[in-house]
Amino acid sequence: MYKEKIPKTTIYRLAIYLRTLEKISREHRTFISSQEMGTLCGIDSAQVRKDLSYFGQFGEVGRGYSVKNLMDNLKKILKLYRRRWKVALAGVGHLGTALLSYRGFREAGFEISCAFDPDPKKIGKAIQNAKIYPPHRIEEIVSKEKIKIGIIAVPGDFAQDVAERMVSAGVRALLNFAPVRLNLPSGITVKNVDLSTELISLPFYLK
Amino acid sequence: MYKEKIPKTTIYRLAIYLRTLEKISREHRTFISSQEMGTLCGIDSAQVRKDLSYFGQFGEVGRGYSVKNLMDNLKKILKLYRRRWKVALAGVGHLGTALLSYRGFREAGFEISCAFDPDPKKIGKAIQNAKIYPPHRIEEIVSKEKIKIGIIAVPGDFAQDVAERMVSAGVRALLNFAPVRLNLPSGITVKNVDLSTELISLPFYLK
DNA sequence: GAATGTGAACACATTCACAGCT
DNA sequence: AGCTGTGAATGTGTTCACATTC
Repeated sequence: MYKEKIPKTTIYRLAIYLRTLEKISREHRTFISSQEMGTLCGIDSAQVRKDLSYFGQFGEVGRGYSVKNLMDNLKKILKLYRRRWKVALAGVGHLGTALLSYRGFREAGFEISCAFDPDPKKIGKAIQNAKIYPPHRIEEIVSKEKIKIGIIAVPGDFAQDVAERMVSAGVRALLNFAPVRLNLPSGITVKNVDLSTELISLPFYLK
Repeated sequence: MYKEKIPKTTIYRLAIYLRTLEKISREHRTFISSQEMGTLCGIDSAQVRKDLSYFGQFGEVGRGYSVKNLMDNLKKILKLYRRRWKVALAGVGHLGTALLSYRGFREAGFEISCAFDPDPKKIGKAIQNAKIYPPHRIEEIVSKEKIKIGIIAVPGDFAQDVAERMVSAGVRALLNFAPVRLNLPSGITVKNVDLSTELISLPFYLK
């Protein structure tokens, strides 16, 4: 797709730049230098320029980057330009509920449009825009709604099963909060967000 | 502290190995090879050996690693051996509540022992073992309880302020869920867990 | 003068491959 | 025979430094 190989870390940083640009834009600024972007994001300015250079030449020499122009370009690169993504959520426990009401997702162009949980008290209800279904309907609903992105927020023991069913229904990318390694066909993108592992590694750095 | 420089990624993986060992141990297995550990964790077996070799020689040639022995050693390295860490939580919204009831933390040896939130309906209550206080008492409680680890689960606008107050009260390491860069003195360890950024980067990999 | 874009140099992390031990 | 521990080789990502453009 692109000439050079793109570091995974670059993609992650593009999302950070986009958020910073949105903030800058609300302050009615029209230009920003790689220098300033770097300071705001806690990233080296050469890294900012290098990241952007993988995808094209968006800057104006001597002036920096047009805020509006760069925002549009980043949205295009990240496949967020004038489109919203529907997302399926598995697990409406504490974490799942937190994710359902998380503003950041909506603002970034994502909408959790359906959720799955075995609890009869939850099934049939709706939180935000998401109607809650029993897990056995994952295949049916996900494929009907043509959902490509899933979030796993179920206990570890159920994660593999739920993930497989989402994938068989057409999901191609997963955000996984369960503390297990998902074993899925290559071609499926999995991002693990492992809350305890992150916390566990903190004491090592103390003192 | 250690002769060689330890990759940050290694520390993160040690926490994964520890979790796998706990599972293995529940199955009453006594030895595990780097090979099998690798398969279970989705990590190359040479990587497993290299990670462990930074800290000593824990294996038995021809046999692999004693599950119990390696668990103890990893706990010592990660500063989790026969001790529990008290943690302060800022923000008892949906996410904060999810974190308070998250089993993984307890099991790993962490205990959220106090929480802070401005909502008068929440102040004075307790969730799990955490009593909820108003934010202006952060300095008082955190220093009295000698807490070294904090979790930030407040909206972005308040994160910097809350983080500074925790740090001034003695906190040395932070797990930050707010989508902002925290500006703190060097020596303070910050791990950012940015939920929307993780989700935002998924569509890039689709198709 | 100010800031981009980018090869080249560097730093960091992973994987190979095998000597050496049990 | 099986598996660790590790130097060497490779791969990946970051930073430098500067020619170039406005």
